[in-house]
Amino acid sequence: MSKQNTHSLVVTKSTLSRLPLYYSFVSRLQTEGVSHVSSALIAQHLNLNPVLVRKDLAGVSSVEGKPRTGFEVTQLVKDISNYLGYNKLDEAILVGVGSLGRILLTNTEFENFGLKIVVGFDKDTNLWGIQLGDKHILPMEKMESLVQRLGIRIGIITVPDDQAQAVCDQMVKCGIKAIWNFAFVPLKVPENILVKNENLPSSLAVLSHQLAKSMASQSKQ
Amino acid sequence: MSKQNTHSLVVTKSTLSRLPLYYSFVSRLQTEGVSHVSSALIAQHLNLNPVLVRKDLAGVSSVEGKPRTGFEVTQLVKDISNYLGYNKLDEAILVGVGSLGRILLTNTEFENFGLKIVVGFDKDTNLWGIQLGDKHILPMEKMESLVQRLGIRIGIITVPDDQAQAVCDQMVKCGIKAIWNFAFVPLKVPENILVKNENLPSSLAVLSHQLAKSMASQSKQ
DNA sequence: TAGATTGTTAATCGATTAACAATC
DNA sequence: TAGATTGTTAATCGATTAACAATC
Repeated sequence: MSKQNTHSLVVTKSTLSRLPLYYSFVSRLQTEGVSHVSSALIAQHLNLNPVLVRKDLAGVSSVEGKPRTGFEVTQLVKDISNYLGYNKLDEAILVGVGSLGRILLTNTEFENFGLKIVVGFDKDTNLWGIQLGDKHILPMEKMESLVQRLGIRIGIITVPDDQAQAVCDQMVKCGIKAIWNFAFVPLKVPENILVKNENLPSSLAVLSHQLAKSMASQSKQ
Repeated sequence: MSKQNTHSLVVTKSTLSRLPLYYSFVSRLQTEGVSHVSSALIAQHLNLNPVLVRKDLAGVSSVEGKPRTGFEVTQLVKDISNYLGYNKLDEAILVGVGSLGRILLTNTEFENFGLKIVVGFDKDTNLWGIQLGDKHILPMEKMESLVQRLGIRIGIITVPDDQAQAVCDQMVKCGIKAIWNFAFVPLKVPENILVKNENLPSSLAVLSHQLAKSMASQSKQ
């Protein structure tokens, strides 16, 4: 009997960001033929608290873990995959076919994580009509009709910083609902539009500051 | 009189990740010749709470903001830049000169954020000796002597997932203290080594799940 | 049975926001 | 002066961890 997931409320943003890590580890166990896994093992592998892992899994697993034996690996892989929508692909467009855009466009890896980038857009006329992998590059003017025809809701921005807002505006006008932004600028969007920023300078600031602190504390002793 | 920054404790990880955003906005104001800025304006631009901005700035600014006039732009740029170490470059090595590695290696943008990647390593013999921008590519065996000679403490991992742990181990052996990891695998490191993971699947999970939720709630009405 | 492991309730911790007095 | 804006203290919110009873 599959458990009714009544409290899906407990799956927060931070839980959500850990789920792909669980998925990756547990599906590796699956290919290795391991049948069960405990929260303690997952936690140890990902450097997390076992209680946290159990709470996270409680929110997505259709079956409870069993005392003494832990979680059934095959079921867990299915449940996480299901929860994250890894089985049904979300389609996306990408705008800005520079070096980063090319990587994202040609890397089919994302299809394992539920995202299929179907086409790239660029304002550079030289790129129009060419193919990267099996992805076509189209002029910006084609965006609206394509997005509407395919009902695409996700847009990826990989243009230079100073063009990001204009591209964002165009995406919103075309009907895009969620934007994955690789430019280092805050985007202004209407309330109902989602934005996820990928901010390397922010990551770097955290890392290098931690480093400076740890060096200081070590030289102090 | 410069304020003694006694409570630098208040600068948390999340504050740290917002500082580059403040910096980017405020230094743009500076180039535009704006002399003062209020926490409200910064907050509005970045979609944050003004109180949060004031608290963040209190932790890094050498001078208090003035009621009615706000913060002096030039001073603020200096202070944030100083706090984040954007004036003195941290040197780093990069391992894995694939498509992503190339981008990071050739993008001098990071030097504005205090990081200078000095050299790339790869196990592919065809890459040895070539230059990308002004960065040489060296064989892995040269890592230890170079890291030690230059006293480098930051390593960037851009190899395929299944090689990341081995590269990480080698970095640690060479004396690297902080690792910026672009592979989607958890790295095992000794206690005193810092790791910052750049996890696209985690970001994606958050975005696409929010999207699914928002679509569901809209169709419900 | 005994003990490993679960799920849940309560406590703690940390970050954000609200309230407000101070002041240019 | 009046009012915009600051910095700080207290309240709230959210996420993690500790404690513990339940159970295979």
